[in-house]
Amino acid sequence: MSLPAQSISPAAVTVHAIKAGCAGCSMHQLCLPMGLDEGDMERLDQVIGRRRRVMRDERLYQMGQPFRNLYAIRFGHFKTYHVDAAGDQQITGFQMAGELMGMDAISGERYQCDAVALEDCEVCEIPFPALESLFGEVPNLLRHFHRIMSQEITREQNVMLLLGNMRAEQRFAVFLVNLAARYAARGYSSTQFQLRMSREDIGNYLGLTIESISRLLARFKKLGLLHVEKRGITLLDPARLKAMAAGTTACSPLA
Amino acid sequence: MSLPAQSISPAAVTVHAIKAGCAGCSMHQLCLPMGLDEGDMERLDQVIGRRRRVMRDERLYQMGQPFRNLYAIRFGHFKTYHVDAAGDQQITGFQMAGELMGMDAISGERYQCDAVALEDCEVCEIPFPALESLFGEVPNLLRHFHRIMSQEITREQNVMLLLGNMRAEQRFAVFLVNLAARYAARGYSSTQFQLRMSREDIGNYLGLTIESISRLLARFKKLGLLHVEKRGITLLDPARLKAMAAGTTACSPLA
DNA sequence: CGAAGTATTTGATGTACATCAAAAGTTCCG
DNA sequence: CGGAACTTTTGATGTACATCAAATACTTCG
Repeated sequence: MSLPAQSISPAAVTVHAIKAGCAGCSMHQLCLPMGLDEGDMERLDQVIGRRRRVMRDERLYQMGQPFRNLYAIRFGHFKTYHVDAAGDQQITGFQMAGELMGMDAISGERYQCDAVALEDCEVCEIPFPALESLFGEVPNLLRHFHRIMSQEITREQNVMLLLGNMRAEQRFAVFLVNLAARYAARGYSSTQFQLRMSREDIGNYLGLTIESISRLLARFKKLGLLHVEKRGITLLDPARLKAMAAGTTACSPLA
Repeated sequence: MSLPAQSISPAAVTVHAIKAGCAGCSMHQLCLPMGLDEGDMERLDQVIGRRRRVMRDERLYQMGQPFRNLYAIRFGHFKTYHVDAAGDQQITGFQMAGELMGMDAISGERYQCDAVALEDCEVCEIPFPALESLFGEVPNLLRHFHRIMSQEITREQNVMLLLGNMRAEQRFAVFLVNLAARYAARGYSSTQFQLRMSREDIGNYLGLTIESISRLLARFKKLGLLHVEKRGITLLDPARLKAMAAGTTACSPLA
């Protein structure tokens, strides 16, 4: 059975592309082009719009705005969140390089959530109508696009699992293991990384309070699972963390 | 701002098709064909596979099975659920006539959850490769398919909102208002309907226990919001229920 | 640098909902 | 029909996590 880490985790495909690729190369190396040949690649390039820088805390798009583009992240991290009628937000995901944002806007032709940069970022605009017109000509591109959307559905189902069934400790373990896997897939260390989001954002995403996150970090530290230095995380016992994420281990009794 | 009810709710498009259509007509009237002309319709028909009856409690597909078909529900209700490593399930949705199941299986080429009939149902198998091959020829079909997938992403985001942010009372109100809206869209009463799923299933879906659901029903009854008769529900004050679902009303203080 | 603002930690207390338990109501089938 | 097996309700108790509160970092920038 797959670990929650893997299932919540992102586009394996994206990931392949990145692994195979380089850091500074043009956008088409990232999200969409799995298995395209040279010619197709070129056509995709012509469709992909301008690059755009997004500063920390800047909003890439906002709920209700008319949908024109998908956005592929070139570098940097984003968060996306919904705001409900009562005004409180729920973060629906954290996105990193190579991932695609805005797919929830296709159906209503308006963005359904806000996307905010957690640090200075660069994205590629992908005008959706142009992309659509390419689908007829490049079946591989279409197939890959469907995989990405499907994967997003699966990711969200796994978050539902997390929010509906898991206790705080397991949620947080899943979160960390998932991050680790995504960094590993990108060629970064899976045991040492910086949290790009605040404790508050983590809490919001996991359906917990900032205080709970803080206490969980303290607990995990005491259990020898990790080392924390501000937003820097070092995973000291990934195996045990994975076991916690999988729900294999019972909840640590106070410890 | 849209009510949670609307946002969690299903394919508006599906719904249009159903509204415009009839009950006993062939599958192509249901999920996919929004805005197709006669000729396209015929082509779609040739792609759509056999009908299949699914008895109550029977599994339509199971996690891990190789993905071959999407399924469009002709009549009856389904539930879909994930099972995690520890063995407990999380219901990810309840599906009804006109809705499409299996989109989460596209990316991994295996079904990511189980689909079980809540009553005797009939579905249409839609072999995905055949559907894919049609996309190139019928752009409207493709566009509509993207809308449906996108809508599923949005629906799930709204469940995340529900599980992450809302208290029990609001969750349950959202659940009822959402059901009401979906029945209304299908031409059924939005104030009187049968719950097709057990209290336990509702609880599981909403991240609550069966006891909590039972108490919520009792509470809502006492508040004059609804009438319950076994699984039959009559909404007596839809407006107030919607307000609760939207989070406009504060939590009822014991009452 | 140093003050003001923000993010994080830590502790004390509260509560919404879970869990446990048992009764009452339904459905299933021989 | 009638008893077994579920399902649902209702009540008593427990607990994981929220909330409140205040101290301690860390960051920002005049």
